Amino acid sequence: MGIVRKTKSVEALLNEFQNNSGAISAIELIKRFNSQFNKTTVYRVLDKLEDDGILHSFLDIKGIKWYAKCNGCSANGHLDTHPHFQCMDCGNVDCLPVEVHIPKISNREVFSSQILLQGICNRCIGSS
Amino acid sequence: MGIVRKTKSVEALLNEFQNNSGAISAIELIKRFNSQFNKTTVYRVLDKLEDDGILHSFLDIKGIKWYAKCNGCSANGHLDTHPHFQCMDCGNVDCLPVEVHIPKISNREVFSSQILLQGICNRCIGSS
DNA sequence: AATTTATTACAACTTAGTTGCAATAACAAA
DNA sequence: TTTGTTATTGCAACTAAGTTGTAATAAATT
Ligand SMILES: [Mn+2]
Ligand SMILES: [Mn+2]
Ligand SMILES: [Zn+2]
Ligand SMILES: [Zn+2]
Repeated sequence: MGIVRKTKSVEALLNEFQNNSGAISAIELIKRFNSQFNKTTVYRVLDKLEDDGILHSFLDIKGIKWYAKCNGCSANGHLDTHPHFQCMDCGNVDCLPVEVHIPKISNREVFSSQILLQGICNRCIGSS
Repeated sequence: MGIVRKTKSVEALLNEFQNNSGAISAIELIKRFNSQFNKTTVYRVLDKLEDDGILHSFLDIKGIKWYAKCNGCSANGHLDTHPHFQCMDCGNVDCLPVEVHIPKISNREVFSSQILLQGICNRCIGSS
């Protein structure tokens, strides 16, 4: 089940993603709202926002969970699949609005793909 | 540092990958060798085999660590990067010997990519 | 056989996330 | 506005995967 009541934690988390174009890790959100909400609440609200097709989640190279805004998804399903990029320098993570073509894989039926790219972001290239 | 001494745990783990074409999770290996080696030993030996370019590792959709044989890698570096496939039915994981082309990403320098595909493997398609 | 030191087992720890449950607060109905 | 229903929350306890420190052990060299 998704969000039913517009509680303070829901509004605060939605607002946080409104003011942020990139992805945010669950851990970072727990830190940010440390004084206002319990970590369990943060995890549970994020989970519901994902159910509703408002946020999507993925794991980074360390297995840490990140969330980012969806685009054109709903409770019926997450449609906008795309790769994610993590800067090895600053650690920031972004959604990449590009298509990656997956070739036909023999002997298997592929339903979804998780793609995580690593490298250096523009801001970190400058500050060498 | 990689492997220096051919100990029993090193031989047992190497042997396990010899007899297995797919990937094996660290957790599964710890279970298999539960009566013979401590889990710390398993983790440390796997780590060294990866340093030596004999095995490579990656995380699955749950953030669990998997290992598989390398092909043409060495202590100087892991060269054979490729996608991995996890069957949503049986949970088996394989290395996919295919090239996935990553398009140029603007404003970022991409160094590496982790690609995890999910779907149904051949054996599981049959048993519907 | 003696020596050196890489490797191991063990226990304790860390980190990220989950679960059960009583107290609280949305929000609809009266 | 007050009341009643129940979704949501905070808290504490727990789980799972992996890491760390260290004394004992066992490869491999002399
Ligand atoms: Mn995204
Ligand atoms: Mn592989
Ligand atoms: Zn950066
Ligand atoms: Zn299968």
